[in-house]
Amino acid sequence: MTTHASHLRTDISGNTEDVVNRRSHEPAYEQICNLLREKISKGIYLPGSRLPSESELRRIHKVSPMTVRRAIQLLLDQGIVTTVQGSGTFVKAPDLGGATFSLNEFYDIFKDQDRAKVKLLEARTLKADADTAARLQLSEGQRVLLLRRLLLKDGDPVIFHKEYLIYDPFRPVIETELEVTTLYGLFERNGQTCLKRGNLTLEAMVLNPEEAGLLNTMPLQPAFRIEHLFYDFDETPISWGQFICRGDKLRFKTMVGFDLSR
Amino acid sequence: MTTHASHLRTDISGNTEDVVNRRSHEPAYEQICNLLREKISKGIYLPGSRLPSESELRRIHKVSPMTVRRAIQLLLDQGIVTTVQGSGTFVKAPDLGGATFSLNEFYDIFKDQDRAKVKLLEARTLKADADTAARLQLSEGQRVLLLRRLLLKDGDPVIFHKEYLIYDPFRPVIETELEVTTLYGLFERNGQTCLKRGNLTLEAMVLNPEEAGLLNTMPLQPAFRIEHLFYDFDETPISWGQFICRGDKLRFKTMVGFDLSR
DNA sequence: AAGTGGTCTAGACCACTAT
DNA sequence: TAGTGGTCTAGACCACTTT
Repeated sequence: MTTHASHLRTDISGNTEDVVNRRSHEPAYEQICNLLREKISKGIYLPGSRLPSESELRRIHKVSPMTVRRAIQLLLDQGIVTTVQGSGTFVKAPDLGGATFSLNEFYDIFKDQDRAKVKLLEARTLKADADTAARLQLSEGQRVLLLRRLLLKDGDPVIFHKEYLIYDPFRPVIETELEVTTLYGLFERNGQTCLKRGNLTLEAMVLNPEEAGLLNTMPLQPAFRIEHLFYDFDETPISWGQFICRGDKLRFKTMVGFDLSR
Repeated sequence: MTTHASHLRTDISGNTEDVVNRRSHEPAYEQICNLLREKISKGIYLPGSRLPSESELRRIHKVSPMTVRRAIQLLLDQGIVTTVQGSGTFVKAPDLGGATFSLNEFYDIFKDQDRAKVKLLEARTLKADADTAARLQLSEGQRVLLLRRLLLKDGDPVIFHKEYLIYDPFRPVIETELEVTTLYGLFERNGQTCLKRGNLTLEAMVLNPEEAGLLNTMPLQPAFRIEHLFYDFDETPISWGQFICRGDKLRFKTMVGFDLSR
C-alpha cells in the first residue's frame, strides 16, 4: 500500500513536485497526466501494474476527484492505460495493433498550394460500366462524369487521380468542378461542404506502363493505391475513384508504445 | 439566437427526446453526444455552423455543466467538432488528413494462433554492417543476431520477417527468443514486456525473386514493407527489421467524416 | 458588458471487484 | 465489507471573443 507512495518519494527528478503547481499555466489534470506518463515511460510503473487509485492520487496531488479523473481520461485516450471498474487503473503493454498511420503524410503532398499544382487530364461523361454503376448505386449504362487529374509537386507528377462522379444534368456542378485545381477542396464542392463521409482503402500496387508514363517513372515501380467512395448527406454515393501515388514519394510513419513528446 | 432552439423543436425524429432518459443505462453525456452527432450527420447542424452553447444544452437537456462538457469532449475526441474559447463549438468539415489506417488489419493476420504459424528460417549472429550498426547505435563490426521468420496463414506464407537484434552474450535471451513462434509476443520477450516503444514506417514495394520465392508468389508482385525499430526502457535500440507482407493479403480500410455507427 | 468555452471544487450516489 | 472506478450535481472562477 505504501509502495506507490515510496515510489513517489524516491523519484529521482526533484524538479517535478507531486503536488501540482498552481502557478503554472499548465492545467492540474495535465500536470498529473504527464507525471504519471513520465513514471510509466521510466519504467517506475511497469506494464500490467496498477496505478495509484484515484483517491490516492487525489490525496497525493491535493486535487478534487474530477481533476484526477480527467488526468486518467487523458491516459486512456492516449492508449497508455486501461481501467477496470472496481479494480483499478493498469498500465497497458504496447502492442502493434494499436499503431495507426495518418493520411496526413499523403494529404500534405497537395496541401501547400504553392508547390503543388493539379493538371486536369480529362473530363467527359460516359456510360457507367458494371463496376462503376454498382459502386455509385446506378443502373448500368447511366451516364457518369469521369475526371482524370495529375498532381504535380514542384513540377514532378506524384499522384494520379481517377474519379467517377454522379452526373446530374440538372445540377451543373461540372463547370465549377473542373475548376478544382488543388484537390484541397475535395470536400468543398461549390464553396460549401456537401460530402458527409467516405470509405477509403489503402493497397500496395505496381505501376503499369500507362500509369508509369503519367507519373514520369518506370513501369513495375511500387505505388500506393487509395480507393475512395464518398457519400453526401443523403447517404447517396457521389464519387468513386482512386489515387495512385508513387511509392518513392510517400512513406507513412508512426509510433507504438509510450511517447513522452506527445 | 432562437434558431438552434427551433431546430430542436422541428426535429423530425419524435422518438428521441431532448431531455435525457434517466432510466436508460446509457449515460447522459453519451446520450447528448449521440443526439448531437445524429443531428450533425443528418445535416441539421452543417459543417462550419455553431452548436448550441453549453449553457443552452444544459437547459435543454436539464443536466449539470460537467455532463454537457463530457458530451462535447466526446465529439472533440471523435474529431467531429472544434471548440473556440469565448466563441463556441463548431462542426468540423471532414477532411482526408484526419483519416487514419490502423495496423490492426496487419496484426490480425498473426493474432489468431490457430490458423497462423511462424516458421523460423534462420537464426545466427553476424557482424553488423554500416546500416544495421547505425540503426542499433553500435559500431560497425559488432555482432548482432539475425532472425528470419516466415508467417504462414492457413499454411500459406503471407509475411516475411527479417530482424536484427542486439546480441548480448551475457544475456542469453537467444534460446527463448527462438521459441517465439507466434510473433504475438513481440513485446513480451522472456515472459514480460521489455520493449518500451517503436518507430514504424510503411512503404509500398515490389517483390524480388528471393522474397517472392519465400512468399510463394511471383516476382514483381506488390507488397507492403513495414520497417520497425524498437527501443527498451533505457531508450536503447533493441531490434531493427522489417515485415514484408504480400499485397494481395493485406488491405487497410478506414472512414473519413461522420460515422454514426461508432 | 454579455456570452462563450476551460478549469476546478467538494461532495453525492452507483456499479463493480476483491476479500 | 471495503475499496475501486463511473456518473453526476450545482455551483465557482477564469480566459477569451463578440458586440
